[in-house]
Amino acid sequence: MDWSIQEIAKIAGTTSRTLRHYDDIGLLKPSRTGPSGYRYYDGPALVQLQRIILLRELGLGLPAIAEVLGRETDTIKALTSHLEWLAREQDRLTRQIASVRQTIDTMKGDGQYMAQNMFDGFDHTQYKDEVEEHWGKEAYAASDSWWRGMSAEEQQQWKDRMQKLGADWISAADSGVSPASAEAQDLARRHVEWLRGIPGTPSAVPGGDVKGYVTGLGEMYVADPRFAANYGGESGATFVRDALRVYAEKNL
Amino acid sequence: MDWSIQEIAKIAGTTSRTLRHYDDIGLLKPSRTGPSGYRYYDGPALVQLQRIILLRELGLGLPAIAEVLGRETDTIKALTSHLEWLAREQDRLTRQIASVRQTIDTMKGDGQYMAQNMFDGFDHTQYKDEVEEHWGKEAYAASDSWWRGMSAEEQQQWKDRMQKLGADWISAADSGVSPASAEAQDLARRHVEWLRGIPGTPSAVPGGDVKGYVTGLGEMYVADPRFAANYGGESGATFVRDALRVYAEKNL
DNA sequence: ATAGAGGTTGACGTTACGTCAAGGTCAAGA
DNA sequence: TCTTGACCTTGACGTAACGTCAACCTCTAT
Repeated sequence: MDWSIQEIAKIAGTTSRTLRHYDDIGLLKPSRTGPSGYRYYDGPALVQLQRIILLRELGLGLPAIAEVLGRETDTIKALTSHLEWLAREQDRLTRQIASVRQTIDTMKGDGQYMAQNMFDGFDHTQYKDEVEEHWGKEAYAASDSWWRGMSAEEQQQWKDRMQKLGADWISAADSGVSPASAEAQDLARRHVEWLRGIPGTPSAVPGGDVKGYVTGLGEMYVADPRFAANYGGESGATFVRDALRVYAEKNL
Repeated sequence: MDWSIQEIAKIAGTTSRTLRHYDDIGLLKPSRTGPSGYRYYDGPALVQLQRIILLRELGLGLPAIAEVLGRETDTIKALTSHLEWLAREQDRLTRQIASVRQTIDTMKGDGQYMAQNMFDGFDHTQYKDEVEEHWGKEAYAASDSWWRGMSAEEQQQWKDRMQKLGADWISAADSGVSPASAEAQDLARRHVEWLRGIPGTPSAVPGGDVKGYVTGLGEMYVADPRFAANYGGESGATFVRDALRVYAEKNL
């Protein structure tokens, strides 16, 4: 007694296409094949199929299932390592959700965001990976220990200075002057001086590529809304970038 | 002043292949193309690229990013709906992790598992979706309200009865008798009677396909380790299935 | 015999690129 | 000027697990 492909598909709650796929990759062969090529499945095949479906619902990949079915791997081992993978995925998702929320808040113009961040718009712990990737691990470690080494008051002073600079940039951009104007260039000078105060960055080490660093940073201000928010949005960030570029070409 | 494909790739922290891909799908065209077909990118292109990369890191798909860049969709809207998707994914992962943990515990032979479960090896709330899919929504609703309607004592009695049945099956299987033997057939009779006590199942309604239900259930016992655990593992479950099949053929 | 349900083997589509492969192009030194 | 090595180009396949036609054959009941 056996069933046609659609019959077991219904019994097991799957589709005939899936059965053919499993046949193609050798995961589950029909117990019998008719002279016309029709596939037929019997009881033991149904059991295997249900086992496969159960493991699939748990998220295991077909190769892993094949190993389990082939007795090459213990089911418990397979599920345990799968569980680790799931946990990592969950962790990644959680981080990503936090990042997306942050970005949305920033773009909504949440005023608190700026006050809560430092290190040129970034909270180190939040954006550790990002900072490391862009400026190197040493840069992150250096600026991190520098930041932690400051007292709360010093940190507050630093934040205030940053806010002041941001506010001045915004008003300069709003006033309609050119990025090459004396006012803007003075702000650029202040900005670079300020950057020199952050250890680990090229602007703080002798012989560092200050020019490249500053212009690159300008591009980043424009591209990343989280930075741009510190300078009044994209238009403001564009102004800052242009002013920095002019300044870097002339003086660095 | 512009950069070659590898240069911006490095600046932005991506690969030239990615750049070509973005060109192919029209997401980011080079600002200039040399007579030899070489791609060159300028400042604005770099800004766009960095924006793309930022959104990609947040998990947005390329079509969604294209919409945002094409001003067809608000970035905040795109991120908000993306956030919903992320939340659903996280939820799914959480459920899957719980299922995998359960399965592992069961297969490790955790004795508590059986005692904590009911409804023929299933905890309804845990396996709501599974039960609904296999036996229908009405079946779940009916048995759920039936179970909730019982007092704690009645629930305990039910569990005890189930445990007794499971234990008897295991000892019968261990004794080496045939599934068609009188002992096994008597257990099968008890099993079916017991099933008739669960409302909403085909075995409880007049005219229900009791035979199909019972044999199908037998297959499930073998295929699903969470069920099989109630009958001493796969070999025990196989014995139960065979006995039930014989019984169903003869009497249902 | 015939219709209609059901089965078979391709083969493309999906996501965002990684990874060859085969063959032009560019910049710099001999 | 020629050569060489680094860099660029356009295909095209692979990835996970099937969904979805398309073109054509088979089974079953009337």
